[in-house]
Amino acid sequence: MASEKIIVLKNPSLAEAVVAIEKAFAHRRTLIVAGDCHVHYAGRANSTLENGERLLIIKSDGSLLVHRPTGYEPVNWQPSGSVFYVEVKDDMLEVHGVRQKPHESVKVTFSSVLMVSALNLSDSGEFILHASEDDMHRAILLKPELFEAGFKPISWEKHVEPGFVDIYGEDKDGKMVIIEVKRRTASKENVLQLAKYIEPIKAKVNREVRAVLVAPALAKDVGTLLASMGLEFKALDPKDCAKVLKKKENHKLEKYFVN
Amino acid sequence: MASEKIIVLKNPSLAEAVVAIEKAFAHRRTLIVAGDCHVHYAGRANSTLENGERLLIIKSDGSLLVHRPTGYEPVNWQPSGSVFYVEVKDDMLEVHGVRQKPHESVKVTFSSVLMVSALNLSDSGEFILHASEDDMHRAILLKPELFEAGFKPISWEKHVEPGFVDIYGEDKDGKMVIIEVKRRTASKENVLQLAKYIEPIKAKVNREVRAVLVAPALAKDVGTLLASMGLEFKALDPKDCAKVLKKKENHKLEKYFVN
DNA sequence: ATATGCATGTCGCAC
DNA sequence: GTGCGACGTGCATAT
Repeated sequence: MASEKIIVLKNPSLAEAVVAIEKAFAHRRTLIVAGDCHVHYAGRANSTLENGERLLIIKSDGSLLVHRPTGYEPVNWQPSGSVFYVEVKDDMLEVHGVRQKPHESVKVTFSSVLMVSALNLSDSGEFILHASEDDMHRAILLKPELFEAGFKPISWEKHVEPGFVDIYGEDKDGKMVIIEVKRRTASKENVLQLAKYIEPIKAKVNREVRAVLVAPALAKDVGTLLASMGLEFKALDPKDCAKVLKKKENHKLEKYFVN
Repeated sequence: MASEKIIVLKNPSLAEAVVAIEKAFAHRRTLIVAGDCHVHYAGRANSTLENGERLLIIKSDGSLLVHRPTGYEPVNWQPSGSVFYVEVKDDMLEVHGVRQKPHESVKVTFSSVLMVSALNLSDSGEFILHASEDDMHRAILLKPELFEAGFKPISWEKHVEPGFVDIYGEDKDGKMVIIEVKRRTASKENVLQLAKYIEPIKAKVNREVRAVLVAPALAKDVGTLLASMGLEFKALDPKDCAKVLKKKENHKLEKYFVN
């Protein structure tokens, strides 16, 4: 029945499978197909995957995943918003998924099907993630001593050519401070990025500017590069920032600063 | 039986589910559990996901995925190499996944299980992807006129502080050319990346250097930035590069160039 | 709609 | 092991 919460077919014929898949599409079920298949993808790039046993998952929002029996990442996929159809052709079960913008298509061709499952999943649970780079920004703005005693934030996410400065403010001596925040070990790339940003600022503002990279750590050989460019580093762990935010329940920044 | 290719339980009790899951772990099956659950993650960041119906997938290489009924991406996950165990606690079925380096853990707590499936998947099919940035490199090296008439590639992936140059060579006038290749519309970042690479080269080599960004297109306002830094742009589509490579079956670069 | 930058990014490859 | 850059990156946000 279409209203069932779960439909599972074990070792169905291709004809049986195609009916179950069409029903899953019609009733917007979460579809799982396991079986021997090959896959073709054409779009921004092209790919082929020779025969083997995989999972095909198609969700009701139009996302598609092909998972091999190993690996975190899908070998082929289609983001949500794709449209699908299924057909039997030359004794094979073909599942087609197409999306526009960019135009891309995935075709999964099953020679045999181990299992078809159509699930009616209901999920409205809230997802909350802590310790992002944004959390680090907020923590520094709310508790500037996390960065440095006497630091006074002035603004954040400020647009300056050629990009954005994460946070800027003044230190205890009134010196201008530009802060670039990274939630992971900072790399050479990050140092160069910061260097690029401060050059135009130094040129524009006619006073001393401190540029500080804030991150949990510095990549191995980056310290000397950083120093040679006149930049500073301040160690700060995203987890410690998350703790600060937990204490202060409401952390709407608009209340504290004018951007 | 443990040797079965597929085991599927529909609406199992938690006790039945836990037995099936343990068997799946023991026999290195691809495991799918559908049911009402909440999820906690702690590691580089932290997250909580309140109750709802999802798919839990655990592969035999130790990767874990929690998929909501919408979205291409898993809401929680663990890359391959994690280790798992399952237990019933307080009338809930808990699946724990832990990895080291970095230390991270995911706990999926089911209050009810809709389906448990353990699949013995066999997959050795080859996966081939065309039209990568690497394909573009190879195409230019094999058919330099794709870049420019008279271009003579000399080397590629050459290490120069502070990074790598994709391709370098000489143009028809013997002028040195540095090429940075991108498979997508080139952004401001890409321009800055190229700029930072050529600066030290210009300083070192005591002759004129052309720096060219090769990509299918340039982002809107990047053209002026590019020009102001004395860089060039050459439009090239990764798909056209892929075509060149298909014509020449064997494209081992070692035969043509010394790196 | 396009551009820009973050991500629990993951992954592969070179050192 | 660490660093570094690509990825069919996806994704949200700001313009």
